Amino acid sequence: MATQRDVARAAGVSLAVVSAVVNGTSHTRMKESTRTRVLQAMQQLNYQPNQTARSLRLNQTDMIAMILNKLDNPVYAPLRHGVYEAAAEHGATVLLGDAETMRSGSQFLTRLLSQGTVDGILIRGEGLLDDDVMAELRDHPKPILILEHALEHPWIDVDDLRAGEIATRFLINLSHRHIVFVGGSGYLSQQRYLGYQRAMDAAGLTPAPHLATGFGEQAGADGLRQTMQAATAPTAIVVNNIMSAVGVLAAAHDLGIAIPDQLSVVGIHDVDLMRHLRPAVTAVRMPMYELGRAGVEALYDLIAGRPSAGGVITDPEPELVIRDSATALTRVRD
Amino acid sequence: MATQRDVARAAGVSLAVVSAVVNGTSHTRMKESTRTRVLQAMQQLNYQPNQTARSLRLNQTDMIAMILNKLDNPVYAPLRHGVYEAAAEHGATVLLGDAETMRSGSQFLTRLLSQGTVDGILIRGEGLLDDDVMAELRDHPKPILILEHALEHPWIDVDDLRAGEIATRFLINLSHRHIVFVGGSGYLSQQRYLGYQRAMDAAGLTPAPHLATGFGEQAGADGLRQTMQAATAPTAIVVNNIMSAVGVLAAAHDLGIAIPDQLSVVGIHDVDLMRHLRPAVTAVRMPMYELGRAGVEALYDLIAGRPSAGGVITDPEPELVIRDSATALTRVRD
DNA sequence: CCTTGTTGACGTAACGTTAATTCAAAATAG
DNA sequence: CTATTTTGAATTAACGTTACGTCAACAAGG
Repeated sequence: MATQRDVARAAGVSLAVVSAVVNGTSHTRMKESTRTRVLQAMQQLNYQPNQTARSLRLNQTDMIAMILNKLDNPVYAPLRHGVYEAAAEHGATVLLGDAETMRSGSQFLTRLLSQGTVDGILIRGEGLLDDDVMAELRDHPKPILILEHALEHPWIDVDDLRAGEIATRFLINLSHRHIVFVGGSGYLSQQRYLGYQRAMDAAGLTPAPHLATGFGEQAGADGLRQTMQAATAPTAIVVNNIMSAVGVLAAAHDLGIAIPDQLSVVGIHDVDLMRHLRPAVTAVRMPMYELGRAGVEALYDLIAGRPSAGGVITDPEPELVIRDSATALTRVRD
Repeated sequence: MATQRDVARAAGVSLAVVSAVVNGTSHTRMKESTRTRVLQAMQQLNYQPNQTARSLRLNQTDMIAMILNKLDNPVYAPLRHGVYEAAAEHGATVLLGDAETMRSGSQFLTRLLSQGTVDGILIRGEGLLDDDVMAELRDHPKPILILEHALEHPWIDVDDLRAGEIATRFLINLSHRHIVFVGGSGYLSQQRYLGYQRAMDAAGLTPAPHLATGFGEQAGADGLRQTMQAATAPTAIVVNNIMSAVGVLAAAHDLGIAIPDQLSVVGIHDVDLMRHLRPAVTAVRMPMYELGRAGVEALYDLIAGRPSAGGVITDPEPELVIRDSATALTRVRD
């Protein structure tokens, strides 16, 4: 392929001029006529800049990495969109990695650790990145931003506590008194549970212990089964993770529990799929798209050495999306 | 950060030796003692190779791009896994792009088109990449492999026709006579419909016209509603795309149609979610993981200038995953 | 003893860019 | 008409690697 040297030769100018035309540099000035001559030569030779040479020279790759603990989780789709969009606005491309492929010594990690791969790193891992990996990343020369609560790095996250509170308060307002919180594990889920607790306390209700059955569909099914074995069955549940709601629906169906008539369900996080389930699932939408955008902005602040905004995003707030899986309690059961 | 030069200075050797140690080059030989001395210096200085400089020198980035028309589609999850895994085995990292962000002039495309970004490109677009973009990609210096049927590029794909046939034959074997094919659009869906046709013909049944309502949940719901408006309602349907099955289930629920008792449903493609729906959806699993791996291998054949395997993957075959959404027809309805 | 081969390393020219420096010619000022 | 500034461009030194070519020192073979 043609290089700047070829273009320079074809246009009868020096390398410097071609570079100036490509980058619009003001330092090297030129007549408009030479500029168009260079432009023509570029077109004729189908010149494409060499990104690698550029990166080497500038010590900047215009690429950022985003590592997710579970790329497949549909909850991350809007996060990814936000990140891709904001990155593009910064002229950058996103290198997407799954935490699963980030074991110590893995291809992806080795790549990240080497110099000149990315300008910065975004991580959302829910603690899935083991200490070895974090230690290796610690003395990475480029900035790292964590998209969840973190101790040793700059971080930014959505308001999980608030989400738990919103979901719970909604159920309380529907006259439910016996509400349980099901699913999840780790800091993030604890926050949501804390929000649940807070709402329960505020209403003078006693919160049930956290049934931390984990993530995914099965976790929801397991959680519901455990819950229903208790002496007094709840009339409503807050599901820690939206995908677990699918499992809750399935288990309820298998146990012959009618939703929402016998049991109201509210999930935290929202995905398009929930609209299409029967019953359609009421959920608390988290501003994941906004988190993605804010994350990229904060990362570029770090890259530029500017002070970077961090902490919990309180605006926009988590937003209740009311569908059919939760209904007002008419008949008190205990 | 430390460079090879720093390491060389620290170890009291030349640059060439350090490079040889890093790459295990045989041309430049050295005593074991100097090798370990260099290794120690590398460790002490926390030397990390500069990927950019390496890429420039070798004209090879150890990175491949994969462009999907809808990154969010869970059907692509195993494809992505296959690609990531096989790429890692080739020492490469994957740059994931969504066809949505691949409009002409977009950040991602510009990046791809410039030299020295990737060693090769994998595309699965279902025709979503417009002609402009394809034209721009056409004279890309690096190999491009299409992960579906293509005319102007090397391609490789799963056996969609066979999948349609398998789904339909299964329903026929369950004594269904009145079977319709719903959803999809484009070449790929036509192939599946063709398989449906073939199975119907083989059984002496008359195939219904293709209700090409598109992809996604809504497409399934729309398809079912249209189908049910017909004079003689079918007893079974083949759903072109698995996510549309979710919509079919929802619409059936809304219309008061019991699945599988009144209507049997088989979807093409399989995702984990289907196990967790009620009824759990019977589906034809496509070897997407294998397609991902095969795609990467074929791409690396192209990169190496070797002859590359292409065409339809017939081994493994699409595989029927029997769950609860299809059942034998006991009572003939028309 | 000289020749040839082997070991262990060093020097250096690229790869394609960018940006600082330099410089001739033209334009303007005095 | 000379002195100074501005314009328009050319030269060149990096950026960090890799791989080719070279070469001294030493060993082995005749």
